[in-house]
Amino acid sequence: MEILYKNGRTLIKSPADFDPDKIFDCGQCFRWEKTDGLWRGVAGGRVLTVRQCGDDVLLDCSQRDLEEFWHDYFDMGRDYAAVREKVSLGDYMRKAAAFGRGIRILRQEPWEALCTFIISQCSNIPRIKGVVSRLCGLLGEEIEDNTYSFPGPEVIAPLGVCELAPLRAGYRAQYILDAARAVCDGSLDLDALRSGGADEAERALLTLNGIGKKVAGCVMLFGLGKTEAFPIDTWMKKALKEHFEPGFDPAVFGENAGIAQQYIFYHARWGGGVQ
DNA sequence: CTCCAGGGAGCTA
DNA sequence: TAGCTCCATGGA
Repeated sequence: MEILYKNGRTLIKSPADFDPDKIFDCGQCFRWEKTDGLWRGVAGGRVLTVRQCGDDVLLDCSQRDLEEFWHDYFDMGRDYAAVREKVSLGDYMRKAAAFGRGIRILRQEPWEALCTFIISQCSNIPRIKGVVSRLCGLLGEEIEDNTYSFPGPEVIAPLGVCELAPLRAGYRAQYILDAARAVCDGSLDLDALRSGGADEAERALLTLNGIGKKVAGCVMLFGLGKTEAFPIDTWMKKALKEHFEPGFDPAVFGENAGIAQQYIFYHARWGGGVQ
């Protein structure tokens, strides 16, 4: 990936695997918004804008910011062309990987991934974004005009469900509180889970009230860097039934199972000419 | 009005 | 294990 720096900005030259529309709109994150062709988002308490310029991608961050934070966030150390090749097992996977070319798995903060995917359960993207936006506006810190950081678990843990009512998160409010308290009292050590094994991470996440295999899988994949995680939701069930043998084991994708999952999801969600 | 949405828990058989 | 039902909210 060829990267140039000038005037405090970062230019990625003709990347084959960095498509902002796909990265931010493939359902893995809920805090990036596009206005007038410009993606704007918050991560790690920082604001970034991302723009597609012809074949290039322009980030409004310095070389220092990129190397300190965004390089890791965008998983820029991974060769996605090689991943696409490896997961292209059979005609369907080759098609799905080609269709999803440009997707990258964002390495989001563990707590934010945990919290947002609790909110995501049995909901839809616009509504999830609404709840998350209200959560940040209510409890986050204002880092720029009308732009808020994601509130840490220590801010949420002392509250009660009534104080989360403005989020209109429904029955998920209690799950958020339980998770925040587990992180704060040390019974759930997200940093340890990030550096530990996938099985151990899943076991720990499943002990939380309101967290099942699907949400745990998303937290592992999007927040804990476990690219072997393969979360299965309704779209994935549909795709698996349609394009794979019964009893298919995603473990054949190995450490790339999560990325394969994202290609499948993206194709199932947007590839069939549906909406 | 009904139905369902990137689920999960608890119950039943 | 598989199949229900309810959970709170909002959009179609």
